[in-house]
Amino acid sequence: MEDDNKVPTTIRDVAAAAGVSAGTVSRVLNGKRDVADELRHRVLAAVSELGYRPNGAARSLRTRAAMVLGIVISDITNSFFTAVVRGAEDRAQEAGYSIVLANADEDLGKENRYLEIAAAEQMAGVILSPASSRKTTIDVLADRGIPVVTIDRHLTNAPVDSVTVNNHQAARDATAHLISQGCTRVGIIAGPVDTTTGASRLAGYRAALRAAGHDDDPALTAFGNFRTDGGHAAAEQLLSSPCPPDGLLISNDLMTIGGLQAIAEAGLAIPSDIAVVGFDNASWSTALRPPLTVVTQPTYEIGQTAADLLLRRVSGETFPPRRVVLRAQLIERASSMRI
Amino acid sequence: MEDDNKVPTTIRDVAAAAGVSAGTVSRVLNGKRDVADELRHRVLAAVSELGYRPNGAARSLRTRAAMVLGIVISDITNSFFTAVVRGAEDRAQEAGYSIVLANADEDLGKENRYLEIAAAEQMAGVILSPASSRKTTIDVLADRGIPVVTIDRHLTNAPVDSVTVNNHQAARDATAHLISQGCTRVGIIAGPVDTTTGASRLAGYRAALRAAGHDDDPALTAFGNFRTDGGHAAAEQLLSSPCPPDGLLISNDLMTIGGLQAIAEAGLAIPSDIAVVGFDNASWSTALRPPLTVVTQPTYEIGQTAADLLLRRVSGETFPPRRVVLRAQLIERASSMRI
DNA sequence: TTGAAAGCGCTAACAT
DNA sequence: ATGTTAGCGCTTTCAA
Repeated sequence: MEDDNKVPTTIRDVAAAAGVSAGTVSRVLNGKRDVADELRHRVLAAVSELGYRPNGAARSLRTRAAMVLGIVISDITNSFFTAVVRGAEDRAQEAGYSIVLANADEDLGKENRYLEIAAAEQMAGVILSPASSRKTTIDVLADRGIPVVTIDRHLTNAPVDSVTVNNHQAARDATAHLISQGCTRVGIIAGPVDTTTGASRLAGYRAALRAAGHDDDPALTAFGNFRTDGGHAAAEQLLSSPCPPDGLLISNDLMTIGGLQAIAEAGLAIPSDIAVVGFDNASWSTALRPPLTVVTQPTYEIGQTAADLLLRRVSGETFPPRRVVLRAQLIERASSMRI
Repeated sequence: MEDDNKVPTTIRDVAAAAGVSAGTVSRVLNGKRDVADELRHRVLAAVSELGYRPNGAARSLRTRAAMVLGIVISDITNSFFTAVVRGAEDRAQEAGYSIVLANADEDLGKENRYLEIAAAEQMAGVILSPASSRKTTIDVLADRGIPVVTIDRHLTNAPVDSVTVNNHQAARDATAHLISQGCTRVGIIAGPVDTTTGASRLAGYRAALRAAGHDDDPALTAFGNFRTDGGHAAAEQLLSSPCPPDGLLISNDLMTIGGLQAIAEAGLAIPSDIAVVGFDNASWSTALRPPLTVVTQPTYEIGQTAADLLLRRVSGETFPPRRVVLRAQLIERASSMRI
């Protein structure tokens, strides 16, 4: 019944079974019209009869591009990125492309490795959240004409499409909100400055401070690595200052977890001792007590937009590098409400 | 300087540049000894000179297997799975394999689609967390001789390796813990019963109830889809019962978020009104107030073990299907401590 | 409209 | 030890 077939059926098997040539089978399968209905049906019948699946490697070898889009994200445990993936997936599927992910882990070496794999596997295009804003690593794709769209962050020196949010404005709004709630010493746990995201959130924070006439006390800024442990360490540093913050902006969700941890360990109450605003509207934000005020990003839309742009490039469209900036928004919840 | 090269260099280019044959280049690149040092150096020089990268499609076509392992997970937003991926990645890299992920989204159709892609792309092996314990969908891999290891859940009818945890025991322990804390009506938000995970956590819960002489009140069991919304709905259902639970076991982390949400909306206090134990030691577990008692799983180790098993199969080893069961453990925190 | 044939870039079997 | 050759399975001219 079930044959122990380790030798997959090829297009020639199908051709033989349908009594046509391999070329005709290929034409049918690729939706080229100019095939007689009669033959088309015989082919389709043979395909399902034999359970034929085209060999992706052979097809890629021939067409020089797999029907696959790669997404290289910088941290798979970060819910922001995983949410983005959803949006990109849906769009890609509509266009007949599949998506594979790779986790670069905020590590330039791994990122580079995955980009090389994307090149070697001849993926049609790549969505990337670069670990650093430096350009170097995407050359391997550019050299092969594989289009890239960056998300969340952009590459300062490379003319590639990007989809980001207005981080500066959002951080500014969030900081202003904390000030309006009566915080007089607003601190920030910033992300790595060599990511555009980290840098512009910090800049937005500073802008708000200046606008409110606060002076920028270096003791109120600490840097983390966008990960939980980094957030914890940064918060500890801020809280141990002789004159600790009474309001805190944390630059991403993972660091927020670490930061909240440190605040709890210090025995501080939120928001009375310290008001907190986080980035990324993680699913657990509302499960916290008090619920967390956050800057939310349109993650699904970011993914969709990135996939759109990429698919247009993939299909050969050319246009000047596009920098799409979507809108991040403050959601006020109890963790920052002091009045 | 930078040439606008859309035509990647091939092995023949390298061969020509090094003054050797393509075969020799191949031998050098694949670490076959039996190549004179002299030639080897010339080849290596030419490779880096030309920036040559082998074409993965061509190699896969020829060798009938890509140096790529696939991981098809059932929900990319679930931190349990993303943590597992880390373990698998590290192991795979050591062995020279790359890992690509796909998100099946607890959807049998998507899962099937990705398995077909894995087959079409001739991945060397696949790690899968099946959406259902039914077998059907992996045939496409088995037919091509591509080994599969399941994680978190196993396939009831397929003889494939699996790496799971002792869910039954863990759920039993967790339930017993709630009972020992004075809960007299312990409820459960169970996962889908057609996943082995969902089924055995429910069974463990019931076993603990029986052991304690509690009767199994159907009003204390609600089912969710392993996702946030499902957890929310299930909790609402339980809490609206005329005689609601005073202790609750929730079968995974995403549903826990929804459940906590519903509990908060109902104005109930944890643990005094209702004690809560969740599954999966998500990073935010300790950021909650009160911190969440959880059943933690050795996620990294699960990933490592699965990759180990898979790599052994990939390299041709044969052995009877192995079912590795690792140990899940209760971590007692304040959310369940009533005495 | 269809078939035949060439060839994508690589590896492996066969010569030498 | 190295070069030569023959495909892997597919798509795409080119003829007919």
